[in-house]
Amino acid sequence: MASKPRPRPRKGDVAVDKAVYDAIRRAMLMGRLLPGTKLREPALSRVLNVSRERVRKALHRLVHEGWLEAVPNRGTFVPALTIAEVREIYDVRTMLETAIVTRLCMECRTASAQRLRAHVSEERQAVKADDRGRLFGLSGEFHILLAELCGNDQLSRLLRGLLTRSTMHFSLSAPERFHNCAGPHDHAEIVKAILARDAKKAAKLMLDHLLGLVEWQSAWRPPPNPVALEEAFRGISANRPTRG
Amino acid sequence: MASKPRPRPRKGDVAVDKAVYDAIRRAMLMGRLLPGTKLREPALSRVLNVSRERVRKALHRLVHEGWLEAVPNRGTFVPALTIAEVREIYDVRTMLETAIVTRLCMECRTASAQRLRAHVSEERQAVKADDRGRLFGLSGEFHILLAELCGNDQLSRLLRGLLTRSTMHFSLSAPERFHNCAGPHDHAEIVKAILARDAKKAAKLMLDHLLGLVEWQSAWRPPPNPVALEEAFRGISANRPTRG
DNA sequence: TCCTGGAGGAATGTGCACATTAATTTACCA
DNA sequence: TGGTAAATTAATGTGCACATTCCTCCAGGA
Repeated sequence: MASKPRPRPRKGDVAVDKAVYDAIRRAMLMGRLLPGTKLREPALSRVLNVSRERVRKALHRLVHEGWLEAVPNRGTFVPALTIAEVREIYDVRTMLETAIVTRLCMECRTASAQRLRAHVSEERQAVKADDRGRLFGLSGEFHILLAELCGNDQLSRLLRGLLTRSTMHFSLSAPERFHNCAGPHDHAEIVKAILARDAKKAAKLMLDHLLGLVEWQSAWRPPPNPVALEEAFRGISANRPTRG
Repeated sequence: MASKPRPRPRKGDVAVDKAVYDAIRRAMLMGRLLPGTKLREPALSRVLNVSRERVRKALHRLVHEGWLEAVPNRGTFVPALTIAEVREIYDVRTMLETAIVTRLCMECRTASAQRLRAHVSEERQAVKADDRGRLFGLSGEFHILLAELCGNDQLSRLLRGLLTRSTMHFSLSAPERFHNCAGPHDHAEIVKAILARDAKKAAKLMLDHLLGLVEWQSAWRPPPNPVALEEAFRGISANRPTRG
């Protein structure tokens, strides 16, 4: 689809920026960059094969979005979120997401019900197939889906940011441990409560679900081993297969 | 010390950046920049007497924070939020702030009660003195105060962003109209409910308060008159008396 | 008179070179 | 031998110049 209907054929600028941004983000999500790692601009420029200014711009954006931390005249680092900060983020998520499920109980259309059922079904299939990577992605998208069903773009964007930040510090090298999470079961229960229009039960289930997640994450502590940037970005390129 | 007024800045880098950022933000808050205004980098560089790169950095930061909108290869503009977007932002605020007052009813310490009473008292004094500028600031700070009393930094920062974005599009040239707002009275009622530990009433009062605000704002429409940048930044300098 | 196409100019975006700052190593002295 | 200070090196930050893109204005034709 979309062979090349773009009116501006000579514009790979913003695409390159996004590619660099995505490359660094992917490295973090894949657990290649552990907390405390320093992201040197020349090294990234060399590894990703782009100019240093592009790297700088991507780093600044990532810093602003909370993925990285910058110290003036010192450099940019992968943040080491404390347990307290993770709890705070989950606390905000609890406020928003209990309100979300409550609202969905009030005004749940048939199309929304369809999408919720489909998502639960997908998660169930992923569990059966023991596809942990897919299950990891689906578990996050479930919370995004709930926000999107409210039809509020601001809410969706806000929750998306909270979700990435709350799962970042542990999702890094933990995907392989994801098999024991009670996520899919909890999600199915929440959907059942929403479809039954039981607002109180849905809110309580969401509260317990998030409390369980934060407790589980708090118990896990990332190893403090530094990693060389060249190895961290092995197989990750900014000039990835051209895709809009 | 750096007491060199020469056009060759030596060491106040981050301070200069913040000054430029604050200057643009102040111009917006003062209503000098109406929605749709284009912020040209050369003009800002000349008016604020700083290099264009500094202006670019400040603009990028303001864009990331939602104060401005950027169109690639086109420029940076003061956003014209639609009524629907304002309603969405207030919807998210409702979710968060009803949860906030509910929580404050649960765990309200004496120190918190003290600060709440003091704030209400300040607002009352501002009303008596007919100090609309001060009242405008206090009205916003009330909601920030509630978030801060929860002791959650993430929550405070998030709500601060939502508040600036929700009040931006109208606060610009409307401070002089602020006399008829029911804000102070609503705030006092909310505080009374919190101190009485009446969670349901506090949440309901907050809900009605925010609904009233969004209705009041939706009825008002900013005039679409463009303004010259030189006039907008009259009296606003980036080399302000150094103060963090 | 209105529409269209092209040329001129201004604004945005980017690479590059240099200044400044922090970290590391080395040399010197107690 | 250990500690301190200076020097070297590498990384960050910034100003500058140029390339690219977009807007505007004007001329020509239907």
